[in-house]
Amino acid sequence: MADNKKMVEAITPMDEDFAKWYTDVVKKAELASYSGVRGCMIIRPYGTALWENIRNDLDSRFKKSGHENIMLPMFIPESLLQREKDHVEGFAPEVAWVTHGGDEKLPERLCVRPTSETLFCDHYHDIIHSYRDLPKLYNQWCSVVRWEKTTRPFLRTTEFFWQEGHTMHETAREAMDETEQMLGVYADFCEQSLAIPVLKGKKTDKEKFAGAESTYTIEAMMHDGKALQSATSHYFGDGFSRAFEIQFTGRDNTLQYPFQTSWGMSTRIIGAIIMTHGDDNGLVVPPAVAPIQLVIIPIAPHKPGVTDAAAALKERLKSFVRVNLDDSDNSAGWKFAEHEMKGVPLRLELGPRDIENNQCVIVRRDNREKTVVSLDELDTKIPELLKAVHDGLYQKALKRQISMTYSAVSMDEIKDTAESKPGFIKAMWCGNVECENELKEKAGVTSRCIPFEQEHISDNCVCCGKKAEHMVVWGKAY
RNA sequence: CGGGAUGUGGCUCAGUUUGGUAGAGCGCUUGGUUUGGGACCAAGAUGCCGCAGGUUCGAAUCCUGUCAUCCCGACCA
Repeated sequence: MADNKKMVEAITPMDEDFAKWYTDVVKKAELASYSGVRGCMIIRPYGTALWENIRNDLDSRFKKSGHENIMLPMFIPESLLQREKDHVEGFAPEVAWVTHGGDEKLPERLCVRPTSETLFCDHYHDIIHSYRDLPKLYNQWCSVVRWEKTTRPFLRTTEFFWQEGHTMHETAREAMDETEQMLGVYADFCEQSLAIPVLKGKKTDKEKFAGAESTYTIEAMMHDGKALQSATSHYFGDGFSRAFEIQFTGRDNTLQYPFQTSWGMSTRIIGAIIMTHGDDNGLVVPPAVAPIQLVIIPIAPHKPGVTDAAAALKERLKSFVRVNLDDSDNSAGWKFAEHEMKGVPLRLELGPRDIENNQCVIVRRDNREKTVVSLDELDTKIPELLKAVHDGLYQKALKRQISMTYSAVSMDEIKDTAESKPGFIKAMWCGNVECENELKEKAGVTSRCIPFEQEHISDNCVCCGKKAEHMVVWGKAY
């Protein structure tokens, strides 16, 4: 395409500067803009609409598995945060303390919640007394604050929006099942709704959540080969229950501590969408969560009948597809580029020639394939094409992930691979944190997860050479 | 939190070295011609030069502080 270059001048090409490409897309797709507050962004209507669709989809999956929504305070008293030792140690450096206007008499400091385990536990202490009170399957949609040193839109912001599920169970088995079930919900959501293939696995002790007994994760590979932790699900055992003295009378009339889980997915997932599906023309939004699934662009709208036909078409389509009509004064070419930057999955062009022939042209965002479709067949063709875009995105992402996954059997090999080829590296590990640290220091990679689907790469730890316990996927992460 | 860079109409930037009436392109508004890959013509509007102090007859320009953003590290969802 002759004008291809001119068309994309607004967005820095990925190969030239990936970080700049990312922020260009965030801005040009009108997802977010910076605010006057350090590290905090304004999520603009288009970004908010995307988040709402993500939220509604996830929320209905949570409800289907029996969870209820709840809303807790955004402030945590200092004493409450400190109740569980590992937890407070993990979060202390990034906690935002609230300063009260010079009131010296306040009983204690408050912080803005960095996560709500402690608040939930405080509440569970009050409401859990009998095995009949269990399980408690709660979820909260809210924002939390973590005072991070450096921030990037969606990937790491000072305040971010998320959901946090917090559940309490009678037995360890049940809590463990819940932990795994919710990881599965996230993985399904990513694959079915976001067209993002993910790797399911367990975090090493070094990488696990502060206060958790074990942390499970889904890791997705971004366009540049770096990993993005897309959601986590934690099993707490009864650690917090003991710290918060949450006890119930069991079926055998003994006092017992309940077992706990928590799990979360945040607006960071929008960063995953951008960096998994986006290209040099901008964002590509997976159809299931796209605020606009199809945009109608009238060609030569001043010609008689075109505007009316486009408006009538929109009315007809809106019962089964999220459709927008761009009837602005901009030229057709401008509109093409605009909606491509915003990642609208399908574009429908309707011009005088089409109307004459009772047809239109539909263009896929993911591969730019044009299809001439009879206006009579739109009801079946549009859903088909949306599905085709979804499948196309998923397959492309999966192929990339496979082609950028390597394996290594020695320190030299893992080091060479990490330096020369961005991506995931499968290598065996003995289970010692010393080796994990050494790999980070020497090869610059961290453990992303111990995948559920284990493979045998070699017999011995890639670092120390002792007998290996697990295959670990290593890489660079966001 | 360390190292580097940058804040000037909505956006991208010039002007700062050597203090002296606030600039350009794009965008915006109005009118007209256009529209199948970011159209064109004409007229118009838009600025306490990031913010706060200081030096000076006079500050976008010099000094001090502060806030924000970007890049590279360390820390983290």
